[in-house]
Amino acid sequence: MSCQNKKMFTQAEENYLKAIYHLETDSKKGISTNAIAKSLETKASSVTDMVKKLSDKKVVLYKKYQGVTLTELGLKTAANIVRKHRLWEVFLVQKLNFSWDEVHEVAEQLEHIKSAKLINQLDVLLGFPKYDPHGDPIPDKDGNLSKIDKILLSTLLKNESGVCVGVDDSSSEFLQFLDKKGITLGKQITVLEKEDFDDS
Amino acid sequence: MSCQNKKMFTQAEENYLKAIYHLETDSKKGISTNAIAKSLETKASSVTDMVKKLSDKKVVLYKKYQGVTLTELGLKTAANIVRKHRLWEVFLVQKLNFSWDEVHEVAEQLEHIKSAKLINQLDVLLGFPKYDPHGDPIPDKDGNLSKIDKILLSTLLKNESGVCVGVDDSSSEFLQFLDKKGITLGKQITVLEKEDFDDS
DNA sequence: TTAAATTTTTAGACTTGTCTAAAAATATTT
DNA sequence: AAATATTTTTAGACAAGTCTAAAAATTTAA
Repeated sequence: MSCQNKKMFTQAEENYLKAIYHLETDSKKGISTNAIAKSLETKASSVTDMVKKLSDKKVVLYKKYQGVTLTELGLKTAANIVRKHRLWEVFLVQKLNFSWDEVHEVAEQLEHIKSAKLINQLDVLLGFPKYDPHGDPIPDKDGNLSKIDKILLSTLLKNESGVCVGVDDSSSEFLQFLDKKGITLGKQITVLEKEDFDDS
Repeated sequence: MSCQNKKMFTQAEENYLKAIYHLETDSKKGISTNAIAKSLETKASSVTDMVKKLSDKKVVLYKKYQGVTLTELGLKTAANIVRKHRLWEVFLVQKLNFSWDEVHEVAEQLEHIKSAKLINQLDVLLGFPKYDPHGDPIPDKDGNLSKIDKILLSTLLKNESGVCVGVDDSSSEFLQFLDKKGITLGKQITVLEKEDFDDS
């Protein structure tokens, strides 16, 4: 009824696609079985099995011992999962009072919910956000990322200011530290004085 | 990390608990294998297998050939799933512009998301609703249902008025009919004139 | 109260996704 | 370039959840 044309993937398949997607964006080379296994905390043999399935479904290119690359279809599919993950993160922070360090685990579940209308309307409700609470860009429906460049807060000089779109270090401690300082997303920040030990 | 004490259930287990819960509320006797199979569109043999697992987990009482009943724990667990289902339905209608007849399929997925904070905050966001978009009561955190009685719109006399809390017939056609008439939940309704053929 | 019909359970098989252990391929070192 | 180390794949096993087909229990009917 709801899925004649659009291919459906299991949660496991979606998790593999997402992992490969993330590995591809910061490597650009073919992704190794081991790299995927490490990022998913699974065994290399499991990755080999799954990668064959994904290859059958035309979302990755795979040659034995050669690693994998996402196909055009795989890239769009993965970007869509990331889109959902990040939109849900924004929702949790903006609408449900979650803090930056609490959203990931729940978004990992919510990203697998299947409903185009759900995610489109969520986008509307949230005002079409371009970044998630960690400052990572939210892919649009076609998988394209906003290209506005981010700069590091620590590179800002004293009394310079900018808009906070995200953070690199997403450890709980750091996020809570920022919270205490009142630094939230989209907020205009002015550097008053630098803390010595780490240029913060 | 997030689950030391609280027992966790698979989606399949949750679906069985929910089915048994619904069957119990309109039968009150021990629920038969076949009844569960019918309501879940599965085979009786599958039900037998699962019911044994649920019995091991202390959420149902089960004696061979005797049917099942929810235990206290099972009842609470099931009510909690129903609570989540119905809160999500309210969310979809109130915040994401879904119509009454579109929410069920998506809520079936969302009800399995695991996060106490998520559901508590959702409750806050929605203003602690007592009924879902179909007028079914939303169990509270302990599984108790609101006892305010509902009356049928067709029993209201001309020019009497009341608050619409739900509908009995949840077929798409009927829901869309009500939509066209501008009848929505929580809305004050006054009966202006009765349509003859069905007292609507 | 036997016989027939129905319901429920068992037994065995299949799928998905995982694992371990061992074999095969690739990469690194000397 | 041969030996060693690493990575990847294969082979076989397991758990969850489902199915079919057949056996056992219960219910209904005559």
